[in-house]
Amino acid sequence: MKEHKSISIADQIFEQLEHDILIGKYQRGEILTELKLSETLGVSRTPIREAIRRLEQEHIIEETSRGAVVIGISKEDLFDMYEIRMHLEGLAAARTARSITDDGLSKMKEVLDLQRYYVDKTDADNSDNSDNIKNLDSEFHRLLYIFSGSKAYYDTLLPIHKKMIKYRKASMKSHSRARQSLNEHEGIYHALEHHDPELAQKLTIEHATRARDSILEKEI
Amino acid sequence: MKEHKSISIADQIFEQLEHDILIGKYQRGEILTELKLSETLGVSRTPIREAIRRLEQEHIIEETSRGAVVIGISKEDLFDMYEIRMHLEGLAAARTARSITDDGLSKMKEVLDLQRYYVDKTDADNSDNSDNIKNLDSEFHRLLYIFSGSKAYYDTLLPIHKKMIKYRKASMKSHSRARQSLNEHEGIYHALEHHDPELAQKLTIEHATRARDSILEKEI
DNA sequence: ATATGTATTATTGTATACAATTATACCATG
DNA sequence: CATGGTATAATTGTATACAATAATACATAT
Repeated sequence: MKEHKSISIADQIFEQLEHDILIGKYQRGEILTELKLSETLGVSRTPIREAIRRLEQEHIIEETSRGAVVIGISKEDLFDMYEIRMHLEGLAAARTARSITDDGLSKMKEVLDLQRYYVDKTDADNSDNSDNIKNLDSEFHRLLYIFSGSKAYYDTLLPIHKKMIKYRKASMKSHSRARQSLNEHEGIYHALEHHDPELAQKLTIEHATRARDSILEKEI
Repeated sequence: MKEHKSISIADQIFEQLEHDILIGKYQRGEILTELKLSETLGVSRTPIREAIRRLEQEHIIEETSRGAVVIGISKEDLFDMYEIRMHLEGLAAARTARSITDDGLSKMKEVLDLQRYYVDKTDADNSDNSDNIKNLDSEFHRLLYIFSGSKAYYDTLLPIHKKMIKYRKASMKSHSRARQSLNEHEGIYHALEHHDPELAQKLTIEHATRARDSILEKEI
């Protein structure tokens, strides 16, 4: 599914730290020191420093003389990020509807089918598939950005989407929202399939709006 | 003017490389190897690697097994980035108009006055102040983003604005455009001063639109 | 000639040693 | 008790050595 080029330790650490910060395992204000991470993770400081530089560049940590301070994502950030998505993601979807290939469509379909599988499974046996559903949800959006064919939209939207993970995770715990989200994705997919930019745009904006409202009513 | 915390060699190298890539000194496809940079810049590989990690995170270079390949910013990217700015920057300006303080206003005024100084100087003695003007132009936008009070808008818009440098630089070589741009900035500033979100938004969108058109007609 | 295997080289990846800086604790002094 | 200064410790910053990997060149066999 992904390119396979022997992911380095530094990259692994970056992804792990990024994930842990974005899901809130490390709280805002917490200080990460290189030595401590080095001991905890069992690697030298070099790859850790490189990971930290990248996190710093993403503005989710901040360097100080006493270590790297976790910034994380606040609810105000979340609100603003939804506003931004509501203004951009529809445009990206319209582009995707124009330019997506059959190959792209089948990749998105695959993700949707899996997402459908897990949602139905939860309906059937009441098991908790929220983590899988959340990841597939992310992947759907990532593909939507990629197949827009625009590096600028991809580079702008993906980081925003990634930074929402903590809140989307919470949102997906509500299975009714998970099911609704999937339905919306399927609607967007059909618009893409019919290469209907206006519809894709409209549905995507609605999707972002509902996602925001669903989170906001939860997070008061 | 800026926080002074003994900027490290790694940071300096990052800024220099970022600048050199974004102004096109390193062309798309060019390969930067750590050893070569290390010899050229007279430092060890460690700070260079850290700079490269950050550039990689910005998606302006790409790591391969043969070195870091320069990606840079294409004209298609530029077009998309303007589209994004046209949809977001007005919203940011409206927020700034709502929340900016007198202190923030005076900081922006200072930048505008300097920009006015250089524009008038060029009018008077025909000297080339385009680099100064371009930098002040950037600083105006940076302050506009900062005083929006939104980390999300800042983090989204600033990288986009930075990545346009090569093209804005070319645009500012036309003194009539430089003068017009300044006039537009002053208009936006007055809207901020009067805490008029609607006007600030409208003028900012117009500003982005004109900037785009000015560049596009040049770059055919 | 083409393909294949192997040695060589170029390059990145990681660990470690040391330097520089900053924060902290503690003591002395008024 | 407050203040300042000095030693100590904690932490980051940089250089360097070595390991791992990937690319290249070249020779050999078919």
